[in-house]
Amino acid sequence: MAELPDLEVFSRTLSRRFAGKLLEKVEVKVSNKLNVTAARLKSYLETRKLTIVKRSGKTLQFHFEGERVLGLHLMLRGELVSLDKPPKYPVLIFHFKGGEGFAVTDMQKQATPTLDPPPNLVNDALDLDLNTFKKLLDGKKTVIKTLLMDQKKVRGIGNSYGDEILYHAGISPFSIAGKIPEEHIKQLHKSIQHVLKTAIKKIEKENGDELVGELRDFMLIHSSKLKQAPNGKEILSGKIGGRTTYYTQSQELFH
DNA sequence: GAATATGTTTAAAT
DNA sequence: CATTTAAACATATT
Repeated sequence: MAELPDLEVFSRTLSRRFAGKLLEKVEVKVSNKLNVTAARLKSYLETRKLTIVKRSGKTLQFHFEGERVLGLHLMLRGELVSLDKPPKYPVLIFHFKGGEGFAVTDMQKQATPTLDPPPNLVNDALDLDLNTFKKLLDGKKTVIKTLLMDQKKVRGIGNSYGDEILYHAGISPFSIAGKIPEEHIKQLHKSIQHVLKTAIKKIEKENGDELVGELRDFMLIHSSKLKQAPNGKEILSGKIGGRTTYYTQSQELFH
């Protein structure tokens, strides 16, 4: 789950609901991906106040008072849920003073909490200027969608939004990155910002204060249920990097 | 019951 | 050696 827009909304919702609260207890149910022992995590974070939750790429960063940070990557199937009922497949359970809390769950046990994550210097998709983006594509022989999803080049874009962005930009996902003309790179850069920001707004509006999973109702292209794009073109599907890619003939192929 | 879905790491193949 | 591709992870849904 969880690409950049979902995580951005999670970070805002979590900040709204839990920032300023004291973390009384954190239960570590799955510790195999944690970079420190459960005991260390507990002693490090418990009885600390959560100051803010930020997003960086596809990770969340829980900031606690005293410069303590817990990074969290939800990977494929990780979720954040409220504690109205006992969570299924819990990884971490946060209990705040006053009784409220939330849990990180993952049936696949791949969600990765990291205490004091090292800084990541790769540009976030929403913090990427045009020139940097141009340089990223320059001379590259890889397929554009692969490059967009490469977290070592740009952080935050996954399989679903990759398709949505390329559809919006009118560029075929199979285009060779280095062969895309300047004008179209500009458009693609705009589309990245537009698609992600629009998605954030929609998800935020839809979710309100609830911690709910990804919202994909507004996907224009990336869905196995859709047959037709908004522009009336038939939606085609193929594989890029082992993942299903949805696109239309109206998207220009550069190679 | 087989195929599919999701991101990342690691191993294997080109 | 660089780059690309596939497998693995565990389970729910189609």
